[in-house]
Amino acid sequence: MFISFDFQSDAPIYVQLRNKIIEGIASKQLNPGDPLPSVRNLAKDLGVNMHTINKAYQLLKTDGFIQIHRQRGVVINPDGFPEVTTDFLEKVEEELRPLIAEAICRGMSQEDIRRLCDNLYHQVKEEGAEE
Amino acid sequence: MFISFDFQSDAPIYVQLRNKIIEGIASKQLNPGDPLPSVRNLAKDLGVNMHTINKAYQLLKTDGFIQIHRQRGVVINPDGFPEVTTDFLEKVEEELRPLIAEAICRGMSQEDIRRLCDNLYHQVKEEGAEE
DNA sequence: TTAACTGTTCTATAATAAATATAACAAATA
DNA sequence: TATTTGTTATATTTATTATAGAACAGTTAA
Repeated sequence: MFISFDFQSDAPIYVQLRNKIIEGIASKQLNPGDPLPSVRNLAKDLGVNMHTINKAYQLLKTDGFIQIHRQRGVVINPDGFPEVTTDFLEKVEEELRPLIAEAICRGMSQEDIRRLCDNLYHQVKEEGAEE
Repeated sequence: MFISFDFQSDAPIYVQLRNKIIEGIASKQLNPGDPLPSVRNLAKDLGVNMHTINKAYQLLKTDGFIQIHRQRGVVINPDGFPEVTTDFLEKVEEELRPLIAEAICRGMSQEDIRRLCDNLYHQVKEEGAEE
C-alpha cells in the first residue's frame, strides 16, 4: 500500500487517510472499480483502529468517491466522481483564502502563487509515475 | 472592527482570528505600525475569552507579523513582514495538496484551479476597497 | 450446514485540544 | 496612587480523536 501517516501533523488520522485515497484517485493509482481493503484488514495493516478506517470510508462514501456494497466490499466508485459542488467550493475558499493572504504578506506575487499551484497540480497528477 | 467568527467552522477561534488579522494585512486594512486592541479589550468586543485572543497574538508574534511591547501595546510589525520560509512552504503544500487532488477528482482542469486562485488573490487584495 | 468474513452499530474509555474562569505579577502610564 | 498593559499560573468544562470490545445481519467459501 502507498499509505502512511504523519503523526506530527495536526490533521486527524481519518482525514489524512481520506486525503491519501483522494490523491490516489487523482494520480490514477486508484481507478473506478478498484477494490479497497476491508476496514479490518486496512486497520491491521496500518496499525490503527478499525473505527478510524471506517470513519474515513464513511466520509468518502458520503462524498461519492467510493461505493460500499453490503458484503461485497469497498470499491472506488465505478460510476464516476462527484462534480464541483458549492459545498466543495466553499471548503476550498475557506481553506485557501488564509494561505493566499499569508503568501501575499510574505511578498509572493500572483505569478509566484500560480507557479506553486501548477507545481502541486503536476506533482499530484504524476505521483503514479515515480517508483 | 472587521472581525467575526464562524462558529460552524472546524477551525479553532484563535486560528480564525490569526487568519483574519493576516487577511487584514494582506488587504492593507492593517498597515505596519498600526495598533491592535489589547487582549482584554478585543476579548470583550468579540465576546470571547482573553486567553483565546492571547493565543492568536502569540502565534502572530512568533511568526513576526506583530510586535508586542511590554506595556505600550500591540502593533502591526513596523519593520516589515517575514519572508517565504521553508516552514511556510511546507505548511502550504500540506494543506494545498489535498485540495488540488480533490479538485482534480471533481474534474477541474489546471486552468480552472488557476482561475480559482487568481480570483481569491484579487478578492483578498481588494477587500479594503469595498464598504 | 458450518465457518469465516463483510459493513454496521452500540457502548465505553482514555487522551488530547480548545475555550473559559480567576487570580496574580511586574512594568508603564495617567 | 490607581489603572492598564502583557504575561504567567492553575483549574475546569467541553468537544474531538482514537481506541476497545462486542454484537448483528447478510454473504461467501469450505
